[in-house]
Amino acid sequence: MNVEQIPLRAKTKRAENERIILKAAEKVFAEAGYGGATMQLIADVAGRPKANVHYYFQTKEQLYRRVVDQIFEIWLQAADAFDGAKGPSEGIGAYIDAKMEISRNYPHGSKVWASEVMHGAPIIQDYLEIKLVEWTKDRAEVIQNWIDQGLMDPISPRHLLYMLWATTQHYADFGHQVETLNGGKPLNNTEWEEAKQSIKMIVLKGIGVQP
Amino acid sequence: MNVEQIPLRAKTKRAENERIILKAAEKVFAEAGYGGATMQLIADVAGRPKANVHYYFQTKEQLYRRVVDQIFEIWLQAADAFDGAKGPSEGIGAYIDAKMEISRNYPHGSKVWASEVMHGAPIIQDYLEIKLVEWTKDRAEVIQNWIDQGLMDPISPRHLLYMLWATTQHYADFGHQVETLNGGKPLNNTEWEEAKQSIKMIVLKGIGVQP
DNA sequence: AAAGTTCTTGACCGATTGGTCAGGTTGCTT
DNA sequence: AAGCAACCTGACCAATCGGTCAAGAACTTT
Repeated sequence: MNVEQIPLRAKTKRAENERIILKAAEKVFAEAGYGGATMQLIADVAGRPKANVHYYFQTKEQLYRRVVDQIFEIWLQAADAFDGAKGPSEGIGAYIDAKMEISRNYPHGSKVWASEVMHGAPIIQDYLEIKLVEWTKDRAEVIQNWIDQGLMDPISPRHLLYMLWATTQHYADFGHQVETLNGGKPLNNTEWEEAKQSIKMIVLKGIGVQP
Repeated sequence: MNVEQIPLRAKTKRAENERIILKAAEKVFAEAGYGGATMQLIADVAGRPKANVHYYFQTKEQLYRRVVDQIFEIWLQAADAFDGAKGPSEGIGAYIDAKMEISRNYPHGSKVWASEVMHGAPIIQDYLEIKLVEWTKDRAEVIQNWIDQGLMDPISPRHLLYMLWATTQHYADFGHQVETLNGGKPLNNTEWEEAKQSIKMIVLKGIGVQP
């Protein structure tokens, strides 16, 4: 018996079931918070008995960590738009676009991440202290280089990044509020474009970048 | 027996005890979320038996609503800085200052509010639909007037407000993340001023206002 | 000091929680 | 068709949850 074959076969089914459960968990954690979420509800949303959820994820915390892992990877990947850009107009513009797309396509994940950080990051503090610190330092240096090259105003790179994070994630995390203030309807395509354009206009002009 | 005297006497003690419990509840709700918070923990933080907390607040939901009420009032009051301003530089500048002070002084309340909205505002959706819609409409009109008078660029007032909310509240809601990226230490006075200045510079320049 | 309120709290309750487990089913390998 | 590993789940458990209540303590008003 080939050692590789069994795990591969098994992995296919396992991976599929884990995907379904993770999707349900992401939704429930986002809507109820970690404390408010129950394994029973996650199981119901995933359409299977609670014991089956426990078969794939032994504890609630393990399941939660996997959900947070996922969104953090997506979050980091948005930096690809940032890197390799020739200047702030292209780099920051693309980063805003990418983050806004994440807010639109993964609102549940964004909320889970926000909840986690808001409650002091009890589960993923190691991520914050290592990966995020490193990520932020790198990006801040890129911005500082742009400043040194006279491509933008000398503002604090750190506070600029906070503004970008906060503003783009607002459309996911506070989506319910945005929707309520939009007459109770979610933003349509045009309105999402309007939001992106508004943010880019204000930020880019605000840091002295020519469009 | 004077009808007014008894309630007054009683009110003093009741008010003081409610204040202590509300303070503890705000902290616990902020740190654990509504679902994760327990009446037992709130009682422990307030330094009294659980039954005593239930004497002053019959249900968990009633206690929670009172906490949310408090922060919403403070949130609305920040608009005073907005009103009566002669132009966008003064008005928006003062609003940013006011919101940043709230983030610094009431971080727990801000988190409770954010949590509530993130989870679909199950408790205070009536507030959102009435008070907040009205508030936003009024403020958007003020901004539109400034635009019509040529005092600032023609940007979407609504998205500008979202940017202001998101950016200022980020320092409370994501305070743990900001602290981690600040070398594990809370922002000191100088750093808070730096944050305020950075935000004001970017936003005001971004909407075409002369400082 | 008696009467009447408000305040306080240990003990308790039914319901729900995260998690376990034994025993059965399924599906691939030989 | 026999064997084996992965998968499935109803029944169950100790712990904890929000909330109740009765009985007494503390304080005011007469």
